[in-house]
Amino acid sequence: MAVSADSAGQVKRNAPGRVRQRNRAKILQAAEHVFAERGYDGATTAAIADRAGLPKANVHYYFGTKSALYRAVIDSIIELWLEAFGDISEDSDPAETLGHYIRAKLAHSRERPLASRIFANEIIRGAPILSDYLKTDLRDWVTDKSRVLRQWANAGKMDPVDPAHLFFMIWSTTQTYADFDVQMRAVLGRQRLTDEDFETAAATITDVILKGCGIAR
Amino acid sequence: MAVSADSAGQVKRNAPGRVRQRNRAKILQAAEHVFAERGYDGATTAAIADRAGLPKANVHYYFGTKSALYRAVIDSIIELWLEAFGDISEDSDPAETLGHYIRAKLAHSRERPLASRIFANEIIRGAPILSDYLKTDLRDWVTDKSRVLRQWANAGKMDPVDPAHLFFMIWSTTQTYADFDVQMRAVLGRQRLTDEDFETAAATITDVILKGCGIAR
DNA sequence: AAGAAACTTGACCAGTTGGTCAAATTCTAG
DNA sequence: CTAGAATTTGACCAACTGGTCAAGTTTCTT
Repeated sequence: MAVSADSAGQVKRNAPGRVRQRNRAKILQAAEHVFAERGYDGATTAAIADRAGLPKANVHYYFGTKSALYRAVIDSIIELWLEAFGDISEDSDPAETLGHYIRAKLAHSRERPLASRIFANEIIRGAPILSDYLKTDLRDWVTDKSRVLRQWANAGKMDPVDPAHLFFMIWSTTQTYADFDVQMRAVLGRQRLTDEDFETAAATITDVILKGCGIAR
Repeated sequence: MAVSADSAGQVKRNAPGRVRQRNRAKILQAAEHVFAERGYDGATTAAIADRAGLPKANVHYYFGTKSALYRAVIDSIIELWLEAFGDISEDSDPAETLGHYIRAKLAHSRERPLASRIFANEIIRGAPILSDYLKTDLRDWVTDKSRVLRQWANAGKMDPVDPAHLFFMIWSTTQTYADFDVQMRAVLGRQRLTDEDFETAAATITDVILKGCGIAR
């Protein structure tokens, strides 16, 4: 995508393609909202267009079909996902590394709950779009990091916990704060989850998992 | 619901109402499948009728509207949920009680994945139907059991872990095996999760959480 | 047995949905 | 400035959806 930008990364007022870029961005953002709130089938292109402040025909002009738009949204989410994965290498300190990873995942749930919900919906639906990604990139990542965890265990830095299932634990405990937000709010009696709630969550998850894996801090 | 049944609980061949009972059951089962696979908006009454082997008009004859049918499905799921909650009282042994609770939840994810997925979908959608249940029954349950966990902590039987967030951990780590089944299968490279997979999952979750809470076994 | 109640079902309908299109307008490059 | 490309948009459409209905069939009650 050829986009003109000045040194500060701002899009130039009169750069060619700026309309395209702005409208695509507006639509993608609107689509993220609507897909997250209503699911793929529940989302209508009309609702997305409304939220983007554009006529429906415009949405189709930029993305063709609803399914293509959904794909574009999913793609941008996966890009985020991969960034957030961060580094876990054998040289680093287990407590610090895993602690950091857990907090990063939780922060992501808080900052991008829509992305998390769309991802969750996609997986529950059987991952029609993401199944390739799961079987390749994600699987490789887990295989890779599992090696590190096993080395830590061999070095006596942690218990020999099954690495894949441990990652499942970390993913689920952190994602649940985005996907099941309503449930947590209902149980905790909150209108919105507060800073303290997230701090308690982070502390609880980190403490339990690190101690549970026999990782000294 | 007045249903005639013999001493073994079997519905009598010629008991009045047996047609109604059988068809309602067929439709509910079909609806559970379709709602779990496609979500509320994605599910069509025609698809549900097809799966139940009945004409669409028949579905409407028994349940009126799609939304009423959805409600009926949700109700039957919540009934299950409440049963599965089991007993957690201060006299019981923490390790045994929590261990049992975790295994029961995981078994439920394995045996009734459709129910779990419908529940997840409902919560992600903002719990339009279940929000009352979350704010009353579920919240009360957590409040009640939190007292027990605090007593265990005071008695030195476990660390003073935040009870609500601990329950969130247990729920998410066990439910993820139903809701995110595709993801686990992709990562583990399985066509289906095996007995061993579930045993490893149960062991990992139980070990990490119990040890992480400082519960001796 | 026979009338009443419950059930079955194909045909039908109005509203919604994703998607198209052509005419009008705005940009952009030379 | 101007021709061609890109964008905008209201009107439109075929397919599908949840839901209805009336006429027939089966089951139940007495």
